[in-house]
Amino acid sequence: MTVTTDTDALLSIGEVSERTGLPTHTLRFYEQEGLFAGPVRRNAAGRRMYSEEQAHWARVCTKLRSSGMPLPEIHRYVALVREGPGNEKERFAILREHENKVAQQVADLQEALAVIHTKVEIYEEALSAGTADQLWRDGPTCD
Amino acid sequence: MTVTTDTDALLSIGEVSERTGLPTHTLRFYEQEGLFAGPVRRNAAGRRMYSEEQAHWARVCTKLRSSGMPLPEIHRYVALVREGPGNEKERFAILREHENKVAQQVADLQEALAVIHTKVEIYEEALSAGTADQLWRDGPTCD
DNA sequence: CTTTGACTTCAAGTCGACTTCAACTCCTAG
DNA sequence: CTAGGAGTTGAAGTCGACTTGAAGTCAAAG
Repeated sequence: MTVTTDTDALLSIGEVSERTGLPTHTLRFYEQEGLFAGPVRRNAAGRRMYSEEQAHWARVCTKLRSSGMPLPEIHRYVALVREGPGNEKERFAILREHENKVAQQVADLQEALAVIHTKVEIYEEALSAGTADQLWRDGPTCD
Repeated sequence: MTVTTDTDALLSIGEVSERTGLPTHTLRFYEQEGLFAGPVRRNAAGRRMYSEEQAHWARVCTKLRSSGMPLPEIHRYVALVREGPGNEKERFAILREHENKVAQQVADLQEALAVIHTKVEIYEEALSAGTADQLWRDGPTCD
């Protein structure tokens, strides 16, 4: 539950960096790439001060990125947000499509995992049976 | 297509490419990077002829790669295989460690998926309730 | 007052894994 | 014989997403 926008404690770039795990350089880079819907405010000394919401969005961005959404597509989404109400369906489509892609990625990764695990098991068995040298006969037969 | 399915059923680079989904260029590149334990043989005309085993290994490579194993690490594994029997434990360690990494990747991806899905659900609800415009109040509150 | 450390800008460099290019050779079909 | 398609080589280019560098500003601590 988000509180009202009045008494928001603003966060320095270092604080946001700590919370998100993103290097400060990367936060500046993201801003430059237009990954924040609103402007990042500055204090009297010209330093960046992030709202809680912006910090949260940065955290979301780490998830979008780590799941393979390219920066331009995040930008596309943000651009729609910036435009204001009226394009929610488009925004939804971007998110849902990415969700599908990630689900596919998980499936692919699990398939790869199965292949790898098969090989691991073969080694486990051969090693405990002391027949590991037979894993090499006339080529990498080990599958 | 050259129909030589006689003796050891060697495969052309094009056939291996088709089976693995790897472009022929990439197969040559992998060979150059030392990703095959044995030599890739050549026919009279100097063209690559892969054994079934090599084709299979290439397929395994696609899984290792798609799960993020770097080429140098695949190379390290292959180098051990090339050395012959005696280092099975090391080979096993490489595989098992990668297996763990992939399991972690799956977990991370599922976490990201959860975050994304949460946002998707918020949009779904707001859209069906006709309150989508409220997703934008005074910032991207939508989480 | 000086140092420390976080911050600022803009520009250039890095990385892995291909991918593309250029310039061939070779085999088979028509 | 000629065209087409598959194959060969080494070198150079591409890509996204940072990352690093250079050169400076600012605020509080010792």
